[in-house]
Amino acid sequence: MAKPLIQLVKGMHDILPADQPYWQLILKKATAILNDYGFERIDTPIVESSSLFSRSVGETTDIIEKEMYNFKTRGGDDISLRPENTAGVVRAYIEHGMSVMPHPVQLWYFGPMFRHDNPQAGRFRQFYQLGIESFGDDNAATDAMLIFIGYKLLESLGLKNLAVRINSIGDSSCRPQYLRALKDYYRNRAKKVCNKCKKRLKTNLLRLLDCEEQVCKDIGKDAPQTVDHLDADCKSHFKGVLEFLDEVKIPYLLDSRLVRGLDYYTRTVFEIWPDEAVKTENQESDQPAAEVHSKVPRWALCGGGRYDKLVNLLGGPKTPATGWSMGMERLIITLKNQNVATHEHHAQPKIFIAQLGESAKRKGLLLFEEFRKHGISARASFGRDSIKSQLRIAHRLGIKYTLIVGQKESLDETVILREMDSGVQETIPQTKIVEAIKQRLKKE
RNA sequence: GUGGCUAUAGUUUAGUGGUAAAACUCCAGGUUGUGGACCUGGUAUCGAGAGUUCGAUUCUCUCUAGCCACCCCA
Repeated sequence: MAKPLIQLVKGMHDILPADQPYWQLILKKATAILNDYGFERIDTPIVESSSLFSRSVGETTDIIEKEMYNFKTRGGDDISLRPENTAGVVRAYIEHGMSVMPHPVQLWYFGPMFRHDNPQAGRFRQFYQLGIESFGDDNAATDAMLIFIGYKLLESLGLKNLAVRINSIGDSSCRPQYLRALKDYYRNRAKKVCNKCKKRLKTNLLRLLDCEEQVCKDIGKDAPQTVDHLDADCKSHFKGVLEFLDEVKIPYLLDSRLVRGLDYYTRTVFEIWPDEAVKTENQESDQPAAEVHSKVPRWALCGGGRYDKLVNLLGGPKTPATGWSMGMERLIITLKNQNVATHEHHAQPKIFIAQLGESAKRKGLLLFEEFRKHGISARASFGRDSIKSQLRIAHRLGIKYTLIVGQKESLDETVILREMDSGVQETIPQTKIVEAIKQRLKKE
């Protein structure tokens, strides 16, 4: 067979049957948990106006500046493939007047997102996110509850030792002051930081905090922390979130360097990591890092936070909100790394219908449907004509009973019932075959 | 977007300047209507295109994709 000349577009991937059990497992657990917590599913389009994303995610973020799939329609509209889905859900919330519904309005979504980034393991240009959003509740308990739900969902999938990293980045009333303090701090240290950070000083101050260079880490050790510059409201809110987390026994790690790359976040930001990754990051630098790193996923499974200004920013009423999203592909890789079993094997087909000759083939087709009506899943291979190869297939499928319909049986209106393990055969009238099989299956 | 490594049957891997090997898988067959073992055979325009050459899968270039690092993120 010639190799197809067309291969996958860069960064795209197929989800093959072998992987489907993981997807099903995640969706099944998520649906159950989210339903229990009162979240309802929403599906928004993959395509939205480009301005929706630039206004929400932020004009100067990497996602918008470098990673958006945007293009012009024939009609001249500027549209984009969604790089994330909070913006779309907020748009829908506003557009369908959900602000008049009883609050909180709790929604969840699942679907493909698109970012024109360079692909690597666990990073695709089309990738799936499962996420939740809660509108209309600014209480710290809500932040904690969402984190709790994310944590429990991951835990229910069989993941062990998850680590929540959490921080508060304040809001528009206290963040400017913080940024000023940060700038002051770095002013007389600007020459010492790495070259990349020199750029960041001008473009993206917050990002200085999570630079991986050792010099920058050292310098950043004493840098002002967001938490210390929160105003009274933000501070008590953050304190509240942590207290709730303590209460429900979710372990967390205060991470003053966690800032996240989307502009719309206010106050609480958090990520949930598989524990090995966090450990690796926190280890002292005297170990052969390269080797450890190569085996360990180094990304968050779940990330999110509060975004109290976004609904209003996009033209809706002032509505506090919070949410998170999970990367499905990364989650599945982690599940595989941790050897989580899916337990979602296919129902084993019970019977195989083998036929010989045209008229028998027609009979076989009818039998197939007859069994299906009775809830019995059958297999057949109508493309194979020799009894030999059909039995071979039946055997390979691990089937217990094979029904053989040949010329003779077709005329006699009978069927040979062969029990595969013993090889014992019996001829049974076609009218009674379903009943005969049913009885045998019942005995098991 | 930048840099490094890689690209041979469905899969995992050999190998060579004269059109390719193995294992597993898959398909067919091993006579007259019966599986599992075993045996035989089949399946690769050696990622795509161009160049050098008498001749390239093997050398060179371009492209594409994958992996990794940077960057960023889910």
